Amino acid sequence: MTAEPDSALHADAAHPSRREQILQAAARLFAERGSRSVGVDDIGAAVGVTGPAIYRHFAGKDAMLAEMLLRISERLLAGAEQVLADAGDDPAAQLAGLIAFQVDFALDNPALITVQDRDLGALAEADARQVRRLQRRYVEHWVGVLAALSPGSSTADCRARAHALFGLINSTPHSGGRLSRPVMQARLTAMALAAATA
Amino acid sequence: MTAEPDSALHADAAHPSRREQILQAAARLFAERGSRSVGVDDIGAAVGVTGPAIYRHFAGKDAMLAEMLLRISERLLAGAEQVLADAGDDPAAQLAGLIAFQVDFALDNPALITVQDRDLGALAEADARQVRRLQRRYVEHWVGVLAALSPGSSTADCRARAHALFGLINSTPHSGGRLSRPVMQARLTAMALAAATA
DNA sequence: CGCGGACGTGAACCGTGGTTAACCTGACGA
DNA sequence: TCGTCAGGTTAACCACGGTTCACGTCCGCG
Repeated sequence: MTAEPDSALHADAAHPSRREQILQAAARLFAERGSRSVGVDDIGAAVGVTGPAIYRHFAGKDAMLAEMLLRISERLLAGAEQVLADAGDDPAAQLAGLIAFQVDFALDNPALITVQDRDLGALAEADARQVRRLQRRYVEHWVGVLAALSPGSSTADCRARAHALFGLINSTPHSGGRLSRPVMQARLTAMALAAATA
Repeated sequence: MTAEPDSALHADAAHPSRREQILQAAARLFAERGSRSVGVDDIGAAVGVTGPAIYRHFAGKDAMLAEMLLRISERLLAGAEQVLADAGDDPAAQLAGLIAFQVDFALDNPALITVQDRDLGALAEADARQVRRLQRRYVEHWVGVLAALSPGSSTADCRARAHALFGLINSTPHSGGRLSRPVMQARLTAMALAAATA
């Protein structure tokens, strides 16, 4: 409580605004129990306020979930496009970049990974459609790279392979985390690379 | 209504009792929307009865979920032990057997796979503990085989690798299923083998 | 026959939880 | 100093959904 939240515009990592605190706490709780099992009172308590205080910052519980999932999808898509731009025209380098990016994201944000693929169905249809559109674009970037690396494969085949790689990399939240981060990072990267070129 | 997928719950596939019909319909609905989002009325409607009729067959909604998850865990564990017994003492053959078994199960029962790792948290603590015990024994069989194949690896490392392989193989429900079953089977098997020996 | 048990139904009960309402406070800026 | 506004609080409202109840029906079996 010592530091002033002063301007609430920036997402300062050291002193996040109350709104950001709520989103982060909600993400953690949603990941642990599922969005339907978490009450607004729980979310409020996690940041030291009562339940209804949430409504000063969000239109409702579903709006929180929608913003959460939209942000995740946007960050992933933007990250992938940045990676592809940086990697030049070499498909092998692009694949390595995408894998490294996804591994980093999954290790840094296990809760978001969990929520993203568990609670998409809890969104209103309009929001769900928009999230799926972003996810689809993200997947298609992977599909393009995989197709460039294996000209004989169909698009559907590449898509299945991409989903399998996501499953592999996103297994992090289930792995208990008894391994140090660099070791885990190396393991997942190696396995994903081996699986991708199988 | 013949030859339904996710038949692992059936005691009698030809003429499933009403009780089995309910379990199967519930599994499908739980996988689609999450157990908290599907009502007893929905489950009843899926088998042509009203909601309260469920209570002639189950103590309640949570009892249905508990039985569902217990059966899945038991079936997986029994299958793994059968595979290991059949494969003899060759770790490579054992790994191939485990992978083939998990791939088959995931392709045959996508709904059960989804429910198992999404709705475990919705169980009462006593039931959850029992399911986790079974799951742990299943995982440990994989860990043992992986450890035998790579003597330099720690147990924690082998466990992380096992979870990554599960994530890869269990990606099936997310892959839309636009690929024929034998093609998908071959793809997942090849990727899992490559990732396991990375 | 007629009785009992298996199986269903519609109506009612009621706890849970999202949302709203009414009110309070402390920090400014004019 | 006062008005305003951001941000909280408690109490109340209300819909939803799991569960129970009282009752009906269809059989198989003595």
